[in-house]
Amino acid sequence: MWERSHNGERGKAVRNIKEIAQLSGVSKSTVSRVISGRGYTSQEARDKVLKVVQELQYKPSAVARAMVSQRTHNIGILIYRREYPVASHPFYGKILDAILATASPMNYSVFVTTEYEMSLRSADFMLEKRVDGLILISRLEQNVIEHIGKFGVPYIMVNGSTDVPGVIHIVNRDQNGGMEAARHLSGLGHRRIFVLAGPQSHRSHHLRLEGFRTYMNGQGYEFGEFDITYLESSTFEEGYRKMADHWEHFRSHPYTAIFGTNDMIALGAMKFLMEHSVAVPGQVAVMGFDDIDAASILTPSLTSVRVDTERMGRLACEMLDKLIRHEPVEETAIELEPQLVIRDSTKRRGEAL
Amino acid sequence: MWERSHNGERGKAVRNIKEIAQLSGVSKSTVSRVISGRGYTSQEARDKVLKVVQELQYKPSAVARAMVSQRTHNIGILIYRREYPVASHPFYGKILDAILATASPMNYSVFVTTEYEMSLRSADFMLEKRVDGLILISRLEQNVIEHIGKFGVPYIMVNGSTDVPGVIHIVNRDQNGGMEAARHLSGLGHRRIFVLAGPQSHRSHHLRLEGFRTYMNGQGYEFGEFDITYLESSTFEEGYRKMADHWEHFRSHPYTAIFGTNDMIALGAMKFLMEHSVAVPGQVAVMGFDDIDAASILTPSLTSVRVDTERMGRLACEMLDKLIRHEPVEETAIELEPQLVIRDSTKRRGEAL
DNA sequence: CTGAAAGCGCTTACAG
DNA sequence: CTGAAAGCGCTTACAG
Repeated sequence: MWERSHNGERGKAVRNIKEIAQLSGVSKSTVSRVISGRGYTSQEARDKVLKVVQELQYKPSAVARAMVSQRTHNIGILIYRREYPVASHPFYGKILDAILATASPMNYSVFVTTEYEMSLRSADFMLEKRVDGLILISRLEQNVIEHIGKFGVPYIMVNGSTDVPGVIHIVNRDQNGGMEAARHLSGLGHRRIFVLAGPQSHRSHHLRLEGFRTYMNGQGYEFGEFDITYLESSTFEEGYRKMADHWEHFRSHPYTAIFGTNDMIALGAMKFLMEHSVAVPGQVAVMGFDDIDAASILTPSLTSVRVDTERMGRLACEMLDKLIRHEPVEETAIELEPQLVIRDSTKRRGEAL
Repeated sequence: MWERSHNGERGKAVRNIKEIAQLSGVSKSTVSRVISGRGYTSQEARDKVLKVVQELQYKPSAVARAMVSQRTHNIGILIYRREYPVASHPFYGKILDAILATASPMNYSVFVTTEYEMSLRSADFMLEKRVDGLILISRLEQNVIEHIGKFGVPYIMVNGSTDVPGVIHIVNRDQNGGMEAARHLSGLGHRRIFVLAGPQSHRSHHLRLEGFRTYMNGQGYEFGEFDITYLESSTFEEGYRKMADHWEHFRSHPYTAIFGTNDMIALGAMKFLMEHSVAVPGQVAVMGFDDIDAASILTPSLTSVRVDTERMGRLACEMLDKLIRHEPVEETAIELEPQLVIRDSTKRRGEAL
């Protein structure tokens, strides 16, 4: 049986401090001091202990350490989504990467979990695991936050907000981004814009649309009109589908541009247009939001509004670390400025169909 | 100071079994039995304890449990890559998602870490954390494996292989996939194919090319010729760059198809072609390998060879769980069959430039 | 500078 | 069916 030969010697490999103490001829206390570097130890003791540690490849148990220090040096990331993908999600995956990249040098290990709507399962799991802190990604229901809040575990929300006051959160200034999008399109001369808006229960989609609307309305009628179509999800497929549903309407009106409240939506719509021989940006300009990787890979590349996911993840870690170490944190709401990224999909001025 | 009001009551929230015992008027042992459901307990005891547990929202410490059971119910994922992205990597991210989706219902929490070439830092970290098992993703150096092997912690390799014998690994049958690609292209009538091959030190790129070559050579000269260009990395940028470098050569030869040993490479090349007004697939057919999400989103959508990342991740979890529980595992090398996915980029027969 | 002892929060035989 | 005790692998005052 393969299993035997592979793991037959398991258990042998795991040493403990007592063994190290015996082998190096000192007490457990001394071994502990040598390894942690805390407290006084003689050069002689250090030499003996380190030699044994080296030889036996002894790795002190972080579990036991966590037990006494009441610190696990683990943090948990909770991503709220109804379904996978999570890690490979074009947007959340980026935030995740930024968190992983920042947490590691800070000596935190990170648990990645997803939570389905309304469920507290993963959250409770993390609580039982005694993580030092939690990073909550995306929208979440109030009850989840209140639940977590009860346990006194520090936590930070990323890319989501809540009505619960005082919760530290890091978000993109989506409203500004929406305004940027409107300014860009109308600046290019587009006067009739077709807007595909993701679920308005979602903070970001709501605010992006808000910003877009605000800018357009502020410009007055002569600067442009726009029609909004609401989508039930923010996926590529839904963007494609809704574009298909409104195809007759679309072609019978003088639209020259499309704005999707995220890139996936915009790409879905663009796919449909290209399949129906509508030139992008020749006949219709298309722009999205998020600036996911696919945006620059595509032909034509997609104009978008970049969200600084790298900074979101980094700040989340840094602030969480402060909370964990009981350092003061000045701000409770961090808002990052998005950035317009102009690419081919809006390059030339659109012409009516 | 915000920090105070937020975390001032920390510590209060974390109860322990002793408190629960006192409040419910039974011993710690009884509380333990009630909560774990192991051993005999009277209905009366159960009622009292559960009531207190409920009221105080008591969550038993997984750390303490791990201490006594010598099982953390945590597994670690080590992704070997020189740089980010990791989670958001179009291919590894999928494997990661599949692992997360499978691990959670099995009651494992998962640590996600990356390891840079040659370093043992993350691996040692996971070892100290006393994970129950490890999943190693991508190629890794022999020394890392030997190092991990010393500790008797069960582990499984995914999408990579090693010379170390007996290591359980789950891989795609890349050679077969390469043959499929060759068969598909030559079956469409392509007689002159330009191959962009990723780093040959990488198992998958090597085998994909091997398979492609094997099929083509087996067909004899009259069935087609191909030229191979080796890339230094397997990225979109490198695919684009190498296509640009060989542009003069390419256009002066009657190539009608391009095969990239992964999708990113193929997409990079395709981007260049489209920027230079080469119609895909009208003039040149393009195909890749992996079937990442972008492949189906693009216009034209990309023909590819699908790797069953979902199954890879799932099997990795299931087998690791068996190893952890000392159950026998039959196979030491799992090879998954890839699947040709035909899309628009090879739809019609290519014409020479 | 070093070691014995207590304790972190649980579980698990063992008596009763 | 229940409780006292020992122990998981460490760290941390406290004596010496």
